[in-house]
Amino acid sequence: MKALSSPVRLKIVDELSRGDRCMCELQPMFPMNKSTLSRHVAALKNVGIVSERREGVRGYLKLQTPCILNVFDCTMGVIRAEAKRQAKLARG
Amino acid sequence: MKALSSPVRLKIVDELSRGDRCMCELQPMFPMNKSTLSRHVAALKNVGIVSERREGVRGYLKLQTPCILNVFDCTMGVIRAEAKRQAKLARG
DNA sequence: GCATGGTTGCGCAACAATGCACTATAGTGA
DNA sequence: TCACTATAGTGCATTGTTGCGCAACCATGC
Repeated sequence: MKALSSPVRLKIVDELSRGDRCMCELQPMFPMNKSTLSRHVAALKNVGIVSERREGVRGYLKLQTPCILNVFDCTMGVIRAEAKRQAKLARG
Repeated sequence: MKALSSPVRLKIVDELSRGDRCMCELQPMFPMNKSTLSRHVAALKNVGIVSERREGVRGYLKLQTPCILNVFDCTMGVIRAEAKRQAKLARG
């Protein structure tokens, strides 16, 4: 769960849910040093959420756990419910 | 997700999945200062994962999002897969 | 050797967790 | 009404953890 607790890593997972990517493809999408991005990816690899397959000089990342996407659904549900609750509170 | 990134909060959610609890019931289960526990619970309330219903002097906590339990299932799957992978690595 | 793709060591700043002391509120009973 | 207790939340200081960039490094292929 800790590995999914950062917006950056969530965005990486989201991106990988649309297909495999190499670091070099991810780098333009993230406005940060490549070392930082590398560490975020490493965090996801460490816990087994993504895997890597080398193709020559590049390493392609693959989302290893499709059920993560259900987690996103649940999260969105929580966010929507909370937004509704806040709106109700604001109305009084 | 951040709210679920702490072992303590995961344990709280797990406990609430078995029924509503008040802080005073949770306190004996957690070897920490009550203020710390209170803050963990507050974090879960803030994001709408748990709700509170007051009964006199006590506040009963309720798990607001059953889909969180699916998240646990997914997580366990990842953990099992990772354990298997590690075992395979160890065998060589 | 050299370019490309990716990782690691290090130090700093920001953030999160914790315990202690204190406060706030609801209920209880003289 | 006024203490008194039980339950829960806050302010603050300390400590531990995380995210980050920089620079150096490792690995692959030409």
